[in-house]
This record gives sequence, C-alpha cells and structure tokens, in this order.
Amino acid sequence: MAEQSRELATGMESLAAQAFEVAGEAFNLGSPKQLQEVLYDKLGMPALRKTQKGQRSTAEPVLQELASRGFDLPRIILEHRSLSKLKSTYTDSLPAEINQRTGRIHTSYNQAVAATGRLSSADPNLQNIPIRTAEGRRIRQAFVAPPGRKLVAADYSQIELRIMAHLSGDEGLLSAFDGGDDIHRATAAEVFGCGLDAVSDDQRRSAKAINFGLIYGMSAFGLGQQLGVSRHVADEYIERYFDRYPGVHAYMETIRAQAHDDGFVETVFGRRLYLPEINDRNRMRRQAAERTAINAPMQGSAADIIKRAMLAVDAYCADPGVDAAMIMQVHDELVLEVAEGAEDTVIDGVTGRMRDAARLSVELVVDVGVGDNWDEAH
DNA sequence: CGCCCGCGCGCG
DNA sequence: AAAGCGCGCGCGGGCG
Repeated sequence: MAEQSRELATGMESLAAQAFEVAGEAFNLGSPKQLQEVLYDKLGMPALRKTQKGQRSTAEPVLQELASRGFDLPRIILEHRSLSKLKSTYTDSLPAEINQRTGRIHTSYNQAVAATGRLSSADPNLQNIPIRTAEGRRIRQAFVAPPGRKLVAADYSQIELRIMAHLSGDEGLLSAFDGGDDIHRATAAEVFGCGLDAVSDDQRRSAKAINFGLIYGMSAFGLGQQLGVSRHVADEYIERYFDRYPGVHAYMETIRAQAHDDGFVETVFGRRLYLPEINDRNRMRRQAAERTAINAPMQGSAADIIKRAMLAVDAYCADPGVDAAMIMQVHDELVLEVAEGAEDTVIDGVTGRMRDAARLSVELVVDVGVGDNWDEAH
C-alpha cells in the first residue's frame, strides 16, 4: 500500500504540472472553488450545470462533457481526481485501520441505517473497495487470505432484475431468465428488434443502462444523458421496452398506485418501507418518493434474501467439519475464508444455501470465484 | 481546534 | 425546474 501511495502521488504531481501548463498558473486541483475560477473565469469554459447551492458544478459528468468538447484541463482534473480518490480513501487510510492484535482490518456492519434494509459498512467501509479500474483493482489485491487459506467470493447474478421478473410476473423476462440468457443481450434483442447473436456491444451497453435505469425509476431524460442520445431516442427505447415487457410496465404502474394509496411499499417478504412524501404537494419530493417506491421492493427484497442466506451460511460454517468463515458482505456478495483443499466442498455448501435462500418464480443464480486475494476471487 | 456542511466519488 | 436507487468518507471551506 505504501508503494502504491507513492506511485499515486507521483502521478498526481505530474498531472498538477500539466494543469499548471494549461492554466498558466499553479492551483490546488482539489479545491472546487479554485477550479471553478480557472475553468469558468480564467479559461472561459461554459458552466454546464449548477450545484444544489448554485455553484458552477465541476462534477464528473460536467468535466467529461467539457473534455469531449476538446478542452484539455477537464481531462487532467478527472485523472487527478481518480488518483487522489484512491490515495486518500484507500491506500493512505486503510493501513491505519489494521488492528494491532489481529493484524486484520475489521469493519462494522450497521443493520438499521439503510432505508431499504441493506446492511451498511463503516469504520472503515469495506463495501466500496475499488474494482472497476485496473488501478483500483490493485487495491483489492491487497485483501489476501492467510497462508493455507483461500478467499471465496460468491455473488448473486442479476438479483434485482430477477426480483423484478418475480414481482411483475412478466412472461418475457421470466422466460429470458429461465433460458439462462444473458439478460442485457436478451433485452437488447427485444428493444432493437434483432436476433440474440446480432446484438452489437453498443446495443448491449444500451440495454444494460435501460435495465438498471428501470430498477431506479429513471426518466427518458436520465437515460438519454447516460447513453449520450437525445431524450426523444431514449423515449423510444423505453417505449419499445415496455412494449416487449408489458408485465414490467403494469408492475411499475401498480406499485406507484399502491404507494400512493397505502403510503408504503413492501418487499417479497412483506417488510415495509414507508414513504411519507409520496403524496407531498411539492412535485419534486413526490417524484423522488415514487422512484423510491419503484426501487425499494427490488433493493429491499435482495437485502432480505442475502440476510436469509447469511443465516444459513453462518450455520453451515459453524459445523465443526467445515473449515470456513464468512468474513464480508457486499450487498449481493458474500466473501469467505476457506481452508485450502476444502474450496470445492465449501463452494457447494455456500452457493446451495444462497440459491435456496428464497423461492421465487425465477431461479437464483450464484457466481463464485476462488483466489489468494479478493480480486482473484472475482 | 473541533465540528458541520456541500461536493464529489468509491461501491452495489 | 428537475430529470437514477442505496450507502460512507475525504477534502475544502466556513463557523464558533
């Protein structure tokens, strides 16, 4: 970690020097205020978005857009940000969290924080360890199994979409999961009207954004932004989607109506999330509550299911014949430390219990990996 | 100096 | 006017 911190620092210095060249002056790249002055006052770039408090935003999507318009500095700032995020949040901080007695990092899981029923992890948060970039994965590689043991990571595949299929009963979605299809590819084939084999990478990417967007209650505007297409085109995607999966459309309408009538929504197991602002006079608050109403049954049911799985897996690990321990939970993933040689048996035991944690009208599928470190186990 | 807020961004 | 759900944390900046 120390070596990585130094590498990140070197990268940040080089980017600061580049910023100096472009801007004609040195400034603190981490200071939004100074960055605003350089970008919008000194270099005269258009302020594309304001923050909640009326400041000219320097958030990632804004800088992305400026970079795509040919400005150099935003790209440098974005690179600097990602390095600085990794350094301050992870490589500088995590070593200080090592417990002197155990030689390990121990997190705390909060059971009564997240409104949807998820666990949250704090002091330190081990549910946001990087994975999406190569640089970030190097941090994940620092989470290692002790000698003679392996890490096993088991995660639910597309659990929220499967719950949507279950809750909506939509024929098309159910049969896509039954057939074991790549769900984003299947969605792309439906929305773009082609065969599964004819789906392009770009179409699959769009379909993935549509699938996630639906879970979050996203609008055509938001989808368009994300995909870099017009609102009109995004609208057509959504229309096609609901045309192909009418059960999903009906479910969205039903859950909205229920939320307005009852003031709460429920998970598959009947756990409630109350929505006090669902009938608010303020439209923005009302719409935010509607998005929560759409998302909460899926996110919340997934949380219920993995908690049930954790009880079963914990009981399994308590068996004296099983040399394994459940050490982390990351929303749809369980991480175990397992004795070398016992991997195959434990993987069977754990994935079986995760699969059986709930009986939905679609199968629950669990992907699993083994390795000497957390990155390898994926 | 400690505390709090807004912003920005890491993860699912 | 706003426009995607749920978290936790580091930083800059302002305050008492």
